[in-house]
Amino acid sequence: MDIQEGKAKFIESWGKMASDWGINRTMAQVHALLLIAPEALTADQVMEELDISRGNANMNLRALMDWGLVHKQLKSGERKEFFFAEKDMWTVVRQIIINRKKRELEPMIKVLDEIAGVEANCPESEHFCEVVQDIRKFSHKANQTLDTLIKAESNWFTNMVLNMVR
Amino acid sequence: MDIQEGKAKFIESWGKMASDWGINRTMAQVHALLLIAPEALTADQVMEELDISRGNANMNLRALMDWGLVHKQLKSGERKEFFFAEKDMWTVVRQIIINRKKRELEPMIKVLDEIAGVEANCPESEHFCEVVQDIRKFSHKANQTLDTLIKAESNWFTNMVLNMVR
DNA sequence: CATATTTTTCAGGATATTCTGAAAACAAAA
DNA sequence: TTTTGTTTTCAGAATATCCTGAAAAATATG
Repeated sequence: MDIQEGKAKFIESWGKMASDWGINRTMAQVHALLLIAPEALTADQVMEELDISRGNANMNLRALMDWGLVHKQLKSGERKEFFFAEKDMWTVVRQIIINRKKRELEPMIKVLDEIAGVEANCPESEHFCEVVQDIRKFSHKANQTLDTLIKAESNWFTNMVLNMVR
Repeated sequence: MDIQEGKAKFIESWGKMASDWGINRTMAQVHALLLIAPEALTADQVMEELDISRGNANMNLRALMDWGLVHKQLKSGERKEFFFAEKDMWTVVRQIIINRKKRELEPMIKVLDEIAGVEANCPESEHFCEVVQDIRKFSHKANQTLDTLIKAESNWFTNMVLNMVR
């Protein structure tokens, strides 16, 4: 396998996986492209490589910066902006956890806390409250674990893995 | 808050969260409905409660059974099939991990393993191989961890959480 | 076997998401 | 200030995803 084929496969696969996880496919492909680029790229280079429009490139580069996965680099003497990806996998995963936790888990927990106020006064509502309480407790625990995980050292995950596997 | 409002909020919220995670919104709503139902429901009841078509209900009930989150119950003397959801949160999460791992993580790992064969003979390909190797190692570790997690007792997660938080 | 009931399928329609490209806004250089 | 180069915006087009409903298949009952 040569480098071109490898790059194409990686970008395609990264995009496929991301879209399975509810993340825009093109956004993930831009991310993949920047991950494997040895140097920071301009928006034009991204457009060129992935064959996408200027608007699309701009939108997804901004989204990636919102997620904290891509950063701008300003080169002196150059008008254009350059973009590069965070390459450390632990940092990448951590950023994703931070974002998804805030955008998805926490709103769900808020709703569960509200719902916990339903009075259990019939078989249906009793069962309802029971299930909601279980999920609520589980979610709170997961949320705390993720907080700890986020604050942990970059080798936390690796250490945990080694401890579990051995 | 009364039981009807609570149910509606829960179903809506569960569906919203799922769609953020790349899971069909209606599938998650059917799942939510069955989670809070004290008894197994028929396809007709699901159609009625969520105001969806027969085809849609059937499709999503089958998908939920594929995921191992919902099961059929056959009542003697009844022609219709009844459906109920697995209620233990640990089992629910485990089933989701099993499925997503197989459908998404493992194919990605397969591609990464293939790509690892690219020869590093120029700055670009060297950097490419380096990044791919990092992701590959990380993914293999994650995969092993998930295997261990899947085999673990139902209180593994809870125990881990407690250990981390305290 | 014939009939009644229930489940499954799937083509076409509805909806949601993503993308394009040109214009506007912005910013540096002349 | 004007010109030139760059980024951002966004309405409409393109695409992907999901849903419907009726017909076909499957299954039970008389």
